[in-house]
Amino acid sequence: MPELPEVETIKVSLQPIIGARVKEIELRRNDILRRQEYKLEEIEGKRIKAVERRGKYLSLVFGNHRNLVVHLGMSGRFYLENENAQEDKPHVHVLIFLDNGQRLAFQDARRFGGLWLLKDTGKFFAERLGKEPLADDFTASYLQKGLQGRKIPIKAFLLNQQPVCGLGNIYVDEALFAAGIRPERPADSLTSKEAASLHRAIRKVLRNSIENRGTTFRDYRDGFNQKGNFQNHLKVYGKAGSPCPKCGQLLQKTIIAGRSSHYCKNCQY
DNA sequence: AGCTCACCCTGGACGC
DNA sequence: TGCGTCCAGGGTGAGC
Repeated sequence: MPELPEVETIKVSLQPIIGARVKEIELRRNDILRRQEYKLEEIEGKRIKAVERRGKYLSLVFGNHRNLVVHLGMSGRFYLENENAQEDKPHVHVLIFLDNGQRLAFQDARRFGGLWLLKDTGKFFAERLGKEPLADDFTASYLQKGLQGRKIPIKAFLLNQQPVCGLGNIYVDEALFAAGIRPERPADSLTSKEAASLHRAIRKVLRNSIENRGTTFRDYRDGFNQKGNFQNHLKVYGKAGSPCPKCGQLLQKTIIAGRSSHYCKNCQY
């Protein structure tokens, strides 16, 4: 489940391909292209000018209004390998051959992910994504204002990418645990102190995960097809029935907003 | 407008 | 061993 830290890790590991030129693109499944504002062949011969991240989206920027936007869904991988690497992996839907002897592979077993060929990413992101949680303009005050009047569980609020983007099931559970807030609490029931605590917890959890190259629960791999390490630092996600790392009581699991939610009934109120 | 929920998909875990 | 069933979830859109 690639969330912000995983996509950020991929972005960083792909910086070395900036300046490389696309030789050829092999598209094996048409339905992996979610939107085509230009033809795929138009980026053949073009240089990669930047590799960027916005929320859980990754963008290859070619300039002249040509962007290749990637979302990894929950089982997607996007990684570099030698252009002559043995081709024995299942579910590789797109191969992008570069002029540096490498190729980029988009592999996605469950196909919740996809590619967008966009002339302008600004509008695309603006209508889907809210503030970047690690940016300066994501403040405690901004979060607190967003919570006002919202009756949905705080978990559902944080999973929505519109107020703040990049969080998914793992980091929402971890941040709520760090802040001592139960996931089912109505968003507008948080005090300003709790909102500030949650704001700090979100940024801390994301930064810690990025330092550990993200969480590999099952499918996630970075831009070099390597696992992350943050799964070894998770406090509650996937640990129902295990003792709480703070108090020792057994961690709970319940369904909120249609997602499995892990928490400590003793440490979270 | 705000909110809930079904749906898409496949591999792995689990039960018998 | 093998088969069937269930579960995981990001984003979208239908429906209340």
